Amino acid sequence: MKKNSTVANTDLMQNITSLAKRRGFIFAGSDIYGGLANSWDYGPLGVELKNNIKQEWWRRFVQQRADVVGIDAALLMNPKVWEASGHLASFTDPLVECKTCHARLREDQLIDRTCLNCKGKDFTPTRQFNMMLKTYLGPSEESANTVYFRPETAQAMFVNFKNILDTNRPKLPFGIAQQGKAFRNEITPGNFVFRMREFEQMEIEYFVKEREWEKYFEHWLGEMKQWLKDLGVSEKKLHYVDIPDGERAHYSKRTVDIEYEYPFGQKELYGLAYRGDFDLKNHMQASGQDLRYTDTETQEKFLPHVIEPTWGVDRSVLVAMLEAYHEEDAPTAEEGESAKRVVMKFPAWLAPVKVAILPLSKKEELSKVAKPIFETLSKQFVCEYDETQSIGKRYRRQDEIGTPLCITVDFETLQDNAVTIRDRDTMKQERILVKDLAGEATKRLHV
RNA sequence: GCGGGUGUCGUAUAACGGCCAUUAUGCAACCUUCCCAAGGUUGAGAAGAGGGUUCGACUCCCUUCACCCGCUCCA
Repeated sequence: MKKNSTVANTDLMQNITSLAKRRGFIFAGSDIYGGLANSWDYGPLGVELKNNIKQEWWRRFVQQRADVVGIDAALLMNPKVWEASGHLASFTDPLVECKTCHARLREDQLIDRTCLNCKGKDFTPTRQFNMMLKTYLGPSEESANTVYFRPETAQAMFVNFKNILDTNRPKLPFGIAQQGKAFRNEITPGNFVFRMREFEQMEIEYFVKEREWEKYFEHWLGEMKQWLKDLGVSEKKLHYVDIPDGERAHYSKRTVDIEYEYPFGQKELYGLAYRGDFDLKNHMQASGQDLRYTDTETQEKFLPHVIEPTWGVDRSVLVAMLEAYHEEDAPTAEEGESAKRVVMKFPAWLAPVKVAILPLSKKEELSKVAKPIFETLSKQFVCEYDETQSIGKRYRRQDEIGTPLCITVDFETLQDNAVTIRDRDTMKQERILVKDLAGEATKRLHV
């Protein structure tokens, strides 16, 4: 089900891309050399935002859970992994293009060599599209081994399953989690950071007894919903799409796509799949290793089944930015005038900068007080110190990058040891004592 | 990869085969005890890249790169 993009939606996407560049969230990759297709670099604010997402995820799903452990595996894996997982076969599609309507079609799905789209019969020669990024391990190409960059992080969890069993003594149900880069030669990349050839994932392989899979499927669906809520994503733009029989991978009894209404259409954001014992079975067979789990009570040996929740990091950043973006009418210093205020209303935990310290002027008397405030608070929060231009301009600057709190040091501070603390969303100001600042900020930022 | 469109200071834009390439905003510095993009002065900053046509190219042509819109992609 595709939604039509409205003009406003197109504008929103442009605004986000432009703001990302202007304020240092995301830049075009290799910019000064004219770029490199579909590569994007995270700037100073973008990396904070992205790290906040990754850190919160890690805290929540690994550190705060007794039943999940983390790993960080190599990007390059033995090619046998990809043979066993099916990626080498299924990521290589024989494609042809219809010369009449330019539709791209899987050659093996053509009936009587007729275009499914326009009934044309004239096709370009068959081309093999391997989605996996190939490289060579060894000093010279000729003699070296061909290896592939991982197209997903998931296989590393299966490949390390035995190691985890042997070293961590886990009991079912338990999960292995990983965050990291993955690489795919996408046919149709694009839409900013939505689909890139190099991207970052957060995945959990959660191992359960077969008969319990539905229970834990629901559990992870609930966890993912809660996560999205905490990311600030509005429920009404989310769609939980149950993939029907026939469209699911053959080994999966249930798959839910979590889709989001992007400005360019409703498309996938996260995924949740029940993978059965497909992966472990394949790796057991291919490697010849015994990957079975031994039940602690019955001593029965069996392959656990897998629930796989998976999150896209870059898509999380994109969605967080889309949801946070607000334009408001705001009063200006001019009587009766109003101007557009751009505010990124990130949830406080997500904001790249938490507190801005703004001395009212550059006068040394003020910086003597303001600098120590910055030094104290920045031990706890990401802070910014800004003393250029008028105070109103600086508020707007902080609004545009989503800083929840601004602290203004003025000349009264020298007398009363108090400062103004200003809230991003309400623009309300309150005067509080300098010594209470750390506590007040902690309270307001819910950290 | 294919088809269509686009490419000018950080961002958004204007005009032009020939003056030092507009304008706004942002940015920097200074002045102003300045609390919601205030005012003043000053300053830095651009034709994606390469080639061709021409006395002269940002402008016309070619190549290339990138982005946007479409084509079974699921993070």
